[in-house]
Amino acid sequence: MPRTGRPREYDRDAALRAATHLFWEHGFDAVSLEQLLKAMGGLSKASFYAAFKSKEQLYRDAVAYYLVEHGRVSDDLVNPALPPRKRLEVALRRTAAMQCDPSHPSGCLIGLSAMTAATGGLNALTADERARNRALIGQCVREALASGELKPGVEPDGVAALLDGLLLGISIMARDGVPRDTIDAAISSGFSDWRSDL
Amino acid sequence: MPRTGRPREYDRDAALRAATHLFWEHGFDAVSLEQLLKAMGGLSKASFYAAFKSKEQLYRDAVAYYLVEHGRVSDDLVNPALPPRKRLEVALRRTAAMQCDPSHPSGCLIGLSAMTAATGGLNALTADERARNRALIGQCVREALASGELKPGVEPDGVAALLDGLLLGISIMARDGVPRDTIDAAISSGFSDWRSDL
DNA sequence: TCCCTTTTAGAATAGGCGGTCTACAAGTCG
DNA sequence: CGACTTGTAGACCGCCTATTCTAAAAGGGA
Repeated sequence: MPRTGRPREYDRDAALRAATHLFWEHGFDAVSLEQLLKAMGGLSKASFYAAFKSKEQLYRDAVAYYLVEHGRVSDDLVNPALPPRKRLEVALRRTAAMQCDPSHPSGCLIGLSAMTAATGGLNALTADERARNRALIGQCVREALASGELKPGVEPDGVAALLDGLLLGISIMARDGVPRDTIDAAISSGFSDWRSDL
Repeated sequence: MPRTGRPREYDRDAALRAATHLFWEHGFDAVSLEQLLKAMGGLSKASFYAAFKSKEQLYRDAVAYYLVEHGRVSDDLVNPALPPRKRLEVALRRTAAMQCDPSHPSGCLIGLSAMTAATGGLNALTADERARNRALIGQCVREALASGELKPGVEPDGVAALLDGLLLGISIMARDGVPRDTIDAAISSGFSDWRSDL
C-alpha cells in the first residue's frame, strides 16, 4: 500500500499466519506478546503496534484469516449444486481432513475457542460462527426431510444435533491425536439414518 | 485434622468447590489468583498458599474434585449390571443432564480443557481422562458387536468414534446454550445402528 | 541534495502476575 | 498463666504483561 517511507522488514501476511497458528494452538490468553513477536518474524514491539494495533485486534484478524484460509471446508453446507446429504457429508469430511492436516495445528480454532478467549467480546466472535454452522446444519436436515433423503420416522432435530455435536467433537478428537481414518469412520456411522440410494 | 492452633476462618471444601467452578468456567490460564481468592471466600494469599500450595496444585486438586463430584456420570460405562448399549446410553444421557445443569458451569471441565492448560503437564491430566473414556467406549461397542446388540454389518470403530465425538461435542453444545432436549435427541439419533429389541 | 513518510530498535512505563515474608491473632494444651 | 501451634493480614518481591515513547534509519519524490 504505502508508496513512500521506509519499507517494513517482515512479511505482514506471513506474520498474521504465524500468529493465527499460535492462537490456534494455545488460545488467546495463553499466548504472550513476546511469543507472538518471535513467531511473527522477530519484529519489534513498535512495529507490531504500528501494523496490528493491539493483541486483541490481532486475534480478531487471526480469526478472520482462519475463516478465509481454513474455515472454508464447511462452505459446502450451502452448496446449491449438492443435495442436502452430500452438503453435510462433504462438509464433515473436508473438516476432518483439514483438522488432521499436520501442516498446521490440529482441531478447529472456532470450536476450541469455546472456552478460551473469555475476556471481552472475544468469545462472541467464535460463538457466532458456531451458531451459524448449527443453523446451516439444521437447514440441510430439514430440506432432506422434505425431499425424502432421510429414512422415514427419524427425528430431524436429533439428526441435526447429532451431526452438529460430532462436528464439534472432531476438534477435540483431532487434538487428542485420533487418526483421520477413525474420524472418517465416525462420520460414516453418523449417516445411518439416511437413505444411501436415491 | 489439626487439634491445636488457630482455626481457619473459611470453609476449605467450599473454597475448593468455588475454585473448581472458576477453572471449569474459564480454564487454568484465564483465571487469576486474585479471582480465586475472592471466589474462595476472601482468604489471604498466605492462607491460600498454606492450604493449597500453589495455583497449579489447586488446579490438580480441582480436577480431582471434579472427577469425584461431577465426572461420575460416566461411571456406568463400566457398570457390569448393564448390557453394553445401556452402559453407553446411560453414560451419555447422564452426561448431558449434568452438563446442562444450571447449578454449575456448563459443559465438561475435562473436555473443554483440550485447549486450555497448555503449560506444563497440566494438559496431560485431562487428556489421559479423555483417552480413558475413549477406551471404555470402544470396549462397550466391541462387546456389543460380539453379543449381537449392534445391527449386522455396522463398523464398530466408526460407531465408537461417533459416540466418542458426540460425547465430546456435547461439551461445546452445552457451552453454547443448546437445550438439553436437543442434546438428548442427538443421543437418541446416535443409536440408530443398534437393535432396540433384544 | 533535502524533505517527507514510514519503520525500526530499544528504553521506559504502569500494572498484573504468582509467590514469599514478617508480624500479629486466635485458638489448644500443660 | 505461659508455651506452642496454626491461620491471617498485608507489605513486599521479582518477573512478566501489554502498551507507549524516543530517536534513529531507510526508503521515495522533488
